[in-house]
Order: sequence, then C-alpha cells, then structure tokens
Amino acid sequence: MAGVSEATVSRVMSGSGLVKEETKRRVLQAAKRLNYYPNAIARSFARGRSGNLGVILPFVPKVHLFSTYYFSEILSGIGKKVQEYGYNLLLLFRSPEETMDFTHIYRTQKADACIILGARDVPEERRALRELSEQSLPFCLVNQRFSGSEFNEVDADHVHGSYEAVRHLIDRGYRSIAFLNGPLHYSNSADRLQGYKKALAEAGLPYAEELVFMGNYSRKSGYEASRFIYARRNEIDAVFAANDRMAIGLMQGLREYGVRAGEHIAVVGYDDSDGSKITDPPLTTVHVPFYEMGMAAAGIVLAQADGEQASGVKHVLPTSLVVRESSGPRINGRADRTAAAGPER
Amino acid sequence: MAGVSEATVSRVMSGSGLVKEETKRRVLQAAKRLNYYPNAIARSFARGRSGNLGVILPFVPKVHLFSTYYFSEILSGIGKKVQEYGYNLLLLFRSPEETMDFTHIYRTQKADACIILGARDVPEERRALRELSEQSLPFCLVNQRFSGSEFNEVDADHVHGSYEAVRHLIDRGYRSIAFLNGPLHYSNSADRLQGYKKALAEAGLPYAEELVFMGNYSRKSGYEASRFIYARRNEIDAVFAANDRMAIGLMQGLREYGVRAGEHIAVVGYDDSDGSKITDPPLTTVHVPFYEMGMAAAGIVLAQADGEQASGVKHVLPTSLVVRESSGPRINGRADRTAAAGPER
DNA sequence: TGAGAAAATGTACGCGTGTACATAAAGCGT
DNA sequence: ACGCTTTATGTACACGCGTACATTTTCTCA
Repeated sequence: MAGVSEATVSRVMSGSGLVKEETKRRVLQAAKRLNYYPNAIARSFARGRSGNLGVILPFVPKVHLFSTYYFSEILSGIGKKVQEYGYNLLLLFRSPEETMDFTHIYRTQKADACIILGARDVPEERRALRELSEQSLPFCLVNQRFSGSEFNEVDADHVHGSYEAVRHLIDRGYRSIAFLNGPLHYSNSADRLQGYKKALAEAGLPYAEELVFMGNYSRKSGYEASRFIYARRNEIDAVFAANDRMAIGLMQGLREYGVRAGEHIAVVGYDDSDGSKITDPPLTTVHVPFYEMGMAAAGIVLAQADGEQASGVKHVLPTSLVVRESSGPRINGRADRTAAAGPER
Repeated sequence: MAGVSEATVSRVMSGSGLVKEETKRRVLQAAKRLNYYPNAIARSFARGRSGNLGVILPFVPKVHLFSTYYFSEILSGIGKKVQEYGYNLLLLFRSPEETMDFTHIYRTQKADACIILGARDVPEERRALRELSEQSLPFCLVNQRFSGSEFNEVDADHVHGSYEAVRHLIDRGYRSIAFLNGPLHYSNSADRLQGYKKALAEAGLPYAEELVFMGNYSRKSGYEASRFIYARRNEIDAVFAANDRMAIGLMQGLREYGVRAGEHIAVVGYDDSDGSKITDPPLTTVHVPFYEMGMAAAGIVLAQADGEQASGVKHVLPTSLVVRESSGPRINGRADRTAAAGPER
C-alpha cells in the first residue's frame, strides 16, 4: 500500500476503531489514487449482514403491482428511511406457487430485516409469520394487523377513518348509506366495517346487511357493484366505498345509469389516491398517510436490525377526511329519493 | 455430514458439476434434516457476483416517486424479468447532492447490472454514462435515448405515437392544434415535438411556436397551462399534451373556465395511464408499453451480465393510439370557434 | 478381465473483509 | 526517567462458499 498498514485500512474505510487523523488521510489519499473501493459483498460476508432491507410484495395476478397507489406510496416511504439508515432496498416478489416460507429470506441472509406488504389474515400466512416471529427475525407488517399477535405492525386508524366518512354522510343528511367493502381477510376491511357500523349506531340508524356489498378493491369490482346498487336505488342515498378505486368504478357505473355522484347519490371513497383528485366530481375520501407508514415501518425494523429495540411495536397513524364534491351538498332531513333514483331512462 | 462429502454439497446446492443421482438425494435429505440453507452472501462472495440487478431511480423532489405511473409500470416489468432470471432487484435512490458516479455501484459490487430510469440528456449525465460504458459494465436506459451513444436503450416510438395523436386530431377536423410539451432534455419530449411537427407538415398545417407550451409533466403544470391556452382560445381548437397528467390538469383548468374537453375543445394525452380512464370525459391518449419496456431492459441487461450478448442494443417498442372521448366527435372542416371559446362567463 | 475413458467425489485454497488479540507508540503523573 | 494507562497499529484468522486439480470409482469395449 502507499500507506503503511492493512487492517488499518479496514478501520479507516469502515469508520470503526481509532485511527490517527494523519494516517487516515494518507489511507484515503492512497485509496483515491489506486481507485480503490471496498467490496460491498466481502463486507457483508465478513460482517455476516447483508445491509439489505427486504420488501416482500404480494402476488397480485394480472395486475401490475406498483400501479396500486398504496404500494407505491408505502414503498416511497420505505425508500426514504432506508437511505437514512444506509441500507439497501431489496424487492422480493412473492410467487403464487411458492410455499409461504419467509424464513428462507433470512436464512439465506439476503436481507437483515423485512417489511411485508399486502399480507392477509389466513391460517397459512399466520403460521409463516409466527415462525418468523419465534426466531426473532425483525419484520414488520404494513396496513394489516393480526389480532393477538406480537408482530410489528404499522397501520392507519381505519376504524376512525371509516367512522368519519360515514359520519360525514350522516351529517349531510343521508340516512340510507350503503357500504362497498373488500375481502375480510384484510384487517383493513374489517376495520372499515367496524367504523361504518359505529357511525350508524351512533346516529341511531339501523345496520342492514343488504346494504353491504362486497368487492375486491379493484375498479372493476366497483363498476360491477353499480348494478346492484342501482337496483336498490330507492333504498340507497349514499355509498361509502372501502377504497377510491372501487368508488371510482362505482361512479363510472352509476353514470351509465344516468346517476351522478354528488348530485343524485353521494359517494365517499378511501385512500385519497391520485385518482380521487381527478374524477368528476372529485371524490370525497379519507386520507391515509401511506408514505409515513412506510417510513415508520422501515424505522422500526431497521432499528431492530441494528439491535436498538424490542419487538412487538404497533403503530397506528391517524387518518383524515378529505371532503370534495362526490358526497354532494348538505341536504336537509331525509335525502331526496327522487333525485337518488336519477333521471328516468 | 449425514452424507459423505463437502465440495459435493456445493455441487448439489449450486446445481453445477456432475453428481450421482443418489448422492444428490442423500445430500438434499441431510440438508433438510439439518435445516441447512446455503448462505447467499457467501455465495455471492465466492462467485464474485452479487446476483442483484440495480434499478437507479431519479431524484424527484417533493414527489413520491412511485406514484408516477410510468415508473411503476416499468418497475413491474423489470420485476417480472428479474424473477425469471433468478436475480434480485435492488432499488437505488439517487440523491440530489450525490455526485453522478454510477461506477460506484459496480465497484462496490452491489449490482451486476443496472437499469437507469429517468435519465436526462445533460452533459454531466452523459459523461457519467460514458464512463460506465467504457468500462463495459452492463446497463440500460429506459424511456430515454442519448443520440450518438452506444448505450443500451429501450424506448417506445414516441415520434410515431405523437404523430398518430396529432394526426387523429387533424382527421377529426381540428386545424389549430396546440402542443403542451415537457422539458427538452428528455428525448421523450423531443420525440413528441418531432411527431407533432410531422403530422402538421403532412397535413399542410403551419407550425406555430406560439402554440407550443412548456410544462414539466406534472398535473400542476398542465393546470397552469390552461390559463395561457384559454387566453388563446380563439386560435386553438385542440391540444395535444405530452403526458396524461398534464392533459388531466389542463382539462381541470379549462373546466374552471367553462371549457369542456371533448366538447368545446379537443384534448389528447399520452401514456394511457390509469388516470386517463377515469377522467370525465375519458382521455384519448397514446398507449405506451411501459411494462414490456421494463421487461425488455431487464432482459438485455441480465443477458449481458450473464455474458450472453454484446452491448449497444437499442429497442424501440410500438405505441398505439387509444381513442376515448376527450378528443371530441368528428367535426367537419374548420372547428367551431364559438364552441371552443366555451360559454360566456 | 484389464486398460483406458468417463464420471463422481475429495482436497485445498482463495475470495476481501472485520476483528480479537498482540504489540508498539504516545501521553501522564510522580 | 520510569511505570502505567491510553491510543494507534500490526498479525492472524475466520466467515461459507466455489472451483481447479487430484484422486477414486464406475463404465466401456475389446
């Protein structure tokens, strides 16, 4: 070496240990002249840590995953935090056939910590997660909770978000509020249902199962729901959809029947996605801090990977109602049934 | 070992070399019993390759990156291909202050190949890329070309896409077509301008610089452009926007002046993003196969990383016009100026 | 059945760090 | 100036795999 050592170089490059200021300078200078860069792989190898944060993405057939607003936002948040911590972000795609073996990722040491997106509360998934948990490998779930578990979880307050959304409709005078929900193996969906019921109960309105429709969070499923909702147009004066995409599909479907959201019927969505700002009318929705949730999850899990903290952290971030025009004007007393039915065809 | 060897295990696990079928079985069985997993880091170390494909993301201040439709789609395509090749996907975020040193990524061996998104044709970036190129490190640009370079590039035929879009407007009878473009350091923008000019020339229409407006591909910039376009409403009967986001912002802005796209003025966007399907009226736009572009780029670069192919590959994928309603009905002869002006305020 | 080729397995070492430990240098108090 | 503590540096080895080469086993064919 141009300098005078070997292990000292390591100390200089990794910033560990004590090194005299002058030696440090000499080493760095030599490194520059030799165009030397420490090899990241060898570093990982010696340290026994990859320096990667893995993000496990769900398998969603036929859908280009990142186009889903919430994944994109969460991932951006994770990316931000990962940079702060000096980790790298490894994207791990879950395949449909692949057995649900998360431990594999840690065993092979590809990632020191993981964030799991789009998890569902089904037995096999619970089992796989519990296995991870028992080996105290740092991981965190985002936007999904497993009741009774000790998993790290970052979620938003969807019960309150939904409550506010439905409450908003009630405040505007709507009395017969349908609910377009998603699959119940997402805690998300269960939470929204709970918020919906709570708002109804508080207002002394009956909960009617016929007014709860089931979609799958896709725009298409919202579009398809419009048929059933239109069929019950005499009983329904407002719809709360569990996400924006379904709300948008619903509005499009209803429009084809001549029913205009915000005018003949009130519609509220959920997520405050980009799409909600560009529909006509703009969608009243619930803002969810996905970006912040991603940051929080990454923060938790990276802190644990660095051995800074115990596990079982549960964060619930606040949501907030965003009132736009799809929820219509304030109306007095009972909603106008004639209007809700839309123009005659 | 439960079996009888050591290097043989390596041969079994890595699938290299000849191993008798029975031995293989014994080894795998022992591995299962011992709960053994080969260490990915050590493998990378020994092989001298990380097994990662790096995707370099541009720094976009104040924007949550993944929400941009085209990044998301490209990334999904890359993800697909990466799975096929058995690589991992490493996300690399470019910081604003950071010097444009791509070689660093290869030197440190974090990735065996890279895909660079959102590159711009500015001197420093060209220099950094040329440096990469000279060291024959496999990388590929997506949706951006550098004229006269030997870089791998995957792009879509934006000249033709724009040509078709403008041609469509001309075919519908519009004669005074404004163009809302983005920054010219994106080859994207230059291509669109070229296609725009070509279509005008072919129809014998004059190219007027006053009808070319400059945005930055954000919805906001489209919204802001509406002011200027409205000001020239007497000369303009149609607008071709260089992407959907600007087109959407523009439509929203015009709407506030009472000018409705597809009715008082024709609007065509570009990208065929999710948003284009949910606006009212739905946006006529140009479909770009971003997903396929991502796949193609990953294919090229991974093949090169595996030493299968020479560099300098240039792919141009086809685009296609998607006619919806924002480009209005077919009109005869000169567009109706009164209508284009919108209702009186 | 035996020689030679082909297949299967074992041996030994390197890959480039980090780090425990040993050692040398520097500082400090009397 | 001497012993002691503190700081700085050198030495040696491990980390877990891949692989070139040596060696053994199996197969082929006369």
